[in-house]
Amino acid sequence: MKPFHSYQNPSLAIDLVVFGYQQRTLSVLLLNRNEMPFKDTWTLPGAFLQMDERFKDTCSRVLKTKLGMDNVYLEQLYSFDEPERDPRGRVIAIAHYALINPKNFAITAGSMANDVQWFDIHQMPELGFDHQEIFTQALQRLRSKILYFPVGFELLDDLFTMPELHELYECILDTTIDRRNFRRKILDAQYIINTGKKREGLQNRHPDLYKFNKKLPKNAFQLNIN
Amino acid sequence: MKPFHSYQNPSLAIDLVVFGYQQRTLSVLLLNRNEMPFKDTWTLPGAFLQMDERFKDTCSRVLKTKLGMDNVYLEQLYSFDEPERDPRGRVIAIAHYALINPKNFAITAGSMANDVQWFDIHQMPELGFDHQEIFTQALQRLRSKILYFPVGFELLDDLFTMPELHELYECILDTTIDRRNFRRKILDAQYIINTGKKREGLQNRHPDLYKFNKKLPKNAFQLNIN
DNA sequence: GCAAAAGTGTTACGGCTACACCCATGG
DNA sequence: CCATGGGTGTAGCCGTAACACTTTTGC
Repeated sequence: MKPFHSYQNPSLAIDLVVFGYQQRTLSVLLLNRNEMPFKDTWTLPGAFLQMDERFKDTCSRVLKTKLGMDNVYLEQLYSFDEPERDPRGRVIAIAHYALINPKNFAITAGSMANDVQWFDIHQMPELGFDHQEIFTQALQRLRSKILYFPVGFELLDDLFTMPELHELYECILDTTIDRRNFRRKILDAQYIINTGKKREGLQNRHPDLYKFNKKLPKNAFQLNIN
Repeated sequence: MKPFHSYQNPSLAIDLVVFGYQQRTLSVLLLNRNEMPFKDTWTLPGAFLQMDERFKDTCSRVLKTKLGMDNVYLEQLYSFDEPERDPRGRVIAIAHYALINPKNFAITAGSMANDVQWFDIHQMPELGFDHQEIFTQALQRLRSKILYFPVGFELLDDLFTMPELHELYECILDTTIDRRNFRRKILDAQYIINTGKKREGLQNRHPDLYKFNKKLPKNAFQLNIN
């Protein structure tokens, strides 16, 4: 058998589109690079794959060491192969996206305050590398997936109200959805379970608190928007 | 700047799920390996990515040199990172699938007759590496994509009849679809254009010949099956 | 003129959209 | 008791599934 790894191989980078939801806004976590290339430019967080790592391991390493996050919803997105996408040389990027609840991870304080930051998806800066394209694909994927699969609960607290879930969907899909029709569809799909508890301390009627139904039924769920 | 490619990187393989449609059967092209590992075992065709190649270049190279095919519909599928997936060492596979019309490429004759062969997707042999998983995902992707996107025309001749298209869909989705409802949906979606010509030489009524509408309208097409 | 298959039309049901109404809470 | 927002119900429309009928061809 040939000396297998003596060939020259491209480097393998894992790039991460980390989505967070807070203050009724869908945001993405960006990192301001402090070295060349693209020094002082906002980019997606990422790292090179080590020989003993699976993709998810690299993702976890980035999330843990650079962002202090743990136990995160991850999905592989797409791989990017443009030869000139990295000026340092040939780098293949395996893009993933993550969904997290920012409340669980305080990014805003600490030593990284300056170079790690949430950006409203409507107010993104210019990104280095081909990260704009990666981000666009990630958002597209999230938007289409949420129409037929119970993704999105990872962005909320364990307990959430129907209006909160409703607003999340509107925010991600960037549209308005009829409150009552949304409720019925979500309930029919049995994605969520009413806990009987109520959210207290609001000005008006206290809405029911729901939790995600982990044993999700395979009822076809299809959310149609106008 | 660091010596960038001095790190050890995994090898990058491109694996191909080549779908073909013939004799009312959806088939996959498999290759009988003539070297270790998995010698004399059926596998998906593939090759290692060269430093100057994009994914599609590698795909084309495999399709051209190993299979004599050219100008083929290709789509990136998913990347597989299991560290033990290749006994020779760490190999990441970027899987793609291709749709071709076998009529355009005579595989059955020639020097490769013995080690390249079409297999009915219902009668597949055991596959080497993790290729069974890759194949399964490819089939799944094809099946879900055909429900909302005009993929599949690549499997047919340039001119085809409505019953032929109908049968292709039934074959890919492995179900029955009402002939008349199918026709209406496809026509409404404007995926195809009636050429006015007819298929001659049949026993019964001569069906109209259609061609694929290349400037596909973005009407949402959704084929629902029971 | 008969069998087989392709083209065309229709009806009736179900699901969704687009609504209105009632209920709970704080001030 | 009023404003605000959350919970519940419903009517009417539209799309489509499930059909029947007519037309064309070969023998």
